[in-house]
Amino acid sequence: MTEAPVDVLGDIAPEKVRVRFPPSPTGSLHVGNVRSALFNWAFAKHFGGKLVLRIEDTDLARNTPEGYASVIDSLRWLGITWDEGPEVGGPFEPYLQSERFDVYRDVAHKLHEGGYAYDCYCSQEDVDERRKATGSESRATGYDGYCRDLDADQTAELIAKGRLPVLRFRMPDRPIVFTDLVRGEITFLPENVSDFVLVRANGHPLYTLVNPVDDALMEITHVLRGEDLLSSTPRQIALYEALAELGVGSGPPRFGHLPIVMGEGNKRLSKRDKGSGLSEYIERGFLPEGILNYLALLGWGIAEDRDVFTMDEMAEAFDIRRVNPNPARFDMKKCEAINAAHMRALSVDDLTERMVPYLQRAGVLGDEPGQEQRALLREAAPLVHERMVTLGESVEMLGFLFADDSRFERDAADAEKMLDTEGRAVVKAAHDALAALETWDTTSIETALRQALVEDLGIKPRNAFGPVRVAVTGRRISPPLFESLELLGRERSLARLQSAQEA
RNA sequence: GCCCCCGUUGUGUAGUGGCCUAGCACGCCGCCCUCUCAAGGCGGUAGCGCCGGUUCGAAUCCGGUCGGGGGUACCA
Repeated sequence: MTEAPVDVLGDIAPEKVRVRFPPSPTGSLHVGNVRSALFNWAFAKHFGGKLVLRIEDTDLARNTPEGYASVIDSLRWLGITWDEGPEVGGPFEPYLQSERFDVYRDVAHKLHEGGYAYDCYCSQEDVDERRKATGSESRATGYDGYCRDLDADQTAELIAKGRLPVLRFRMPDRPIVFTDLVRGEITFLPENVSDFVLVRANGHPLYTLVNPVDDALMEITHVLRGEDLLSSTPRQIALYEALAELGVGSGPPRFGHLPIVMGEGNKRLSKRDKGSGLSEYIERGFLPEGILNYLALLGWGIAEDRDVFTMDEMAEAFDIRRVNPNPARFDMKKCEAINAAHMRALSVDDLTERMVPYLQRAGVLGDEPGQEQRALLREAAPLVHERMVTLGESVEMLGFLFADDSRFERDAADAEKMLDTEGRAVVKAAHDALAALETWDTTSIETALRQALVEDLGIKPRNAFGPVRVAVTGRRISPPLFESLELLGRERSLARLQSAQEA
């Protein structure tokens, strides 16, 4: 990647920077969308500019009511805030495209009047047939310009056939060259960019019209989006220019095309792939700062020797020119590692609060945990703090502490393995040693157990504490044993050591 | 097919002609610590797609080639 010093701002004052995130509400956010939202957010924040949220819901057939709520909720969960848009308003309302059809109708009319666009009566079949007839099917795809200069008679004839026209943009006959903020100079030759449809025959405006029009009207200065939109950029630039000549907006914004996010292997992470939807990460208990940090790493880095950082640090350091143009593969392992690092960075109080909803959903805690339960959780939190990759893991780690005795269950496989005859004997010895204890705290518990099992019975620590662990926590993997016993309390601990012998 | 983008270990990246016997992180392997699992410490594995050129010298510049990705809609 060579880069002549690309001018990111030009004569735009930093605080005048305006970027946008324009999701279409067709479902829940995809990690690719999130990454795109994040980079726009960081870009705006870096310069002290504005991030506009605009909902692209012109395709009525594909919108879902949940889609909208999901976009808003997801962004809020992530902590990606927008300065203008739905819910917060702004000077360019409305920010839902479905409420802006009159704007588009007006602009489409101007484009038509000004000769920048024309009525096209061709059906898809017409276009295909003509392409075949030309023989050279390897030549430019797309529209051949048949209706560009229809005379009155031809038009009348087509109308007589019952054809309804679409509005098609007239591409200028010259190369479109622009400097991509991520990739440098890119050139498209006119023979490779054909005229395209702006408005459907039924009068509905398309993304091709609506997206640039709103960017122009909303005074967007920089468009940072996925690489999948790269090849539509020349068409949009031509449109922006036509719009500017009509007094709509002031010409094309600057573009930066972010590498797409790929899944395993060599295919784009698509909506169907597991691991592609943000909701999966929320359910598993990823931290917003963790998933965001990881996504930032897909194409960008804060420093050579550092990859864990906060979003504020990212905004501070973000430079679109330092974004790597290579497509990046999503690596769940690394994502988990980054999230775990953020988990460890949480304060114990913060961690405690964040675990609550996950414990509630799993039924470990009730809807309204009492003081006692909250206090217990707060005390247990340090024990599991650095053992968890996601908040969701708190359920398995801490379930035993909150289960009342009637609901306490041991993992069948673990119990079978550790609570055999020998294991039960160890548990009995542990029970007896602890039952005799006067003081119930971690140190006393540890001393007593080591004496009874390791010293007296001569069992290796590893083998001695295994059965006790399963007896008390129900699993072979648990928080530290002695601390767990203290938190569980004398009565419940002894009861479990008792019941384990009967199992 | 055509257009556009991209090409450093398994993954994400650092690297802008000599500091590179290619650095960092995740992963993986081993060791240490250790009541399990983690965390932490130490060590290891593995890479400049290929071919030509320019140059005293190339991961870095140029050309070609191969490979991958995206786009080719009256979806967004």
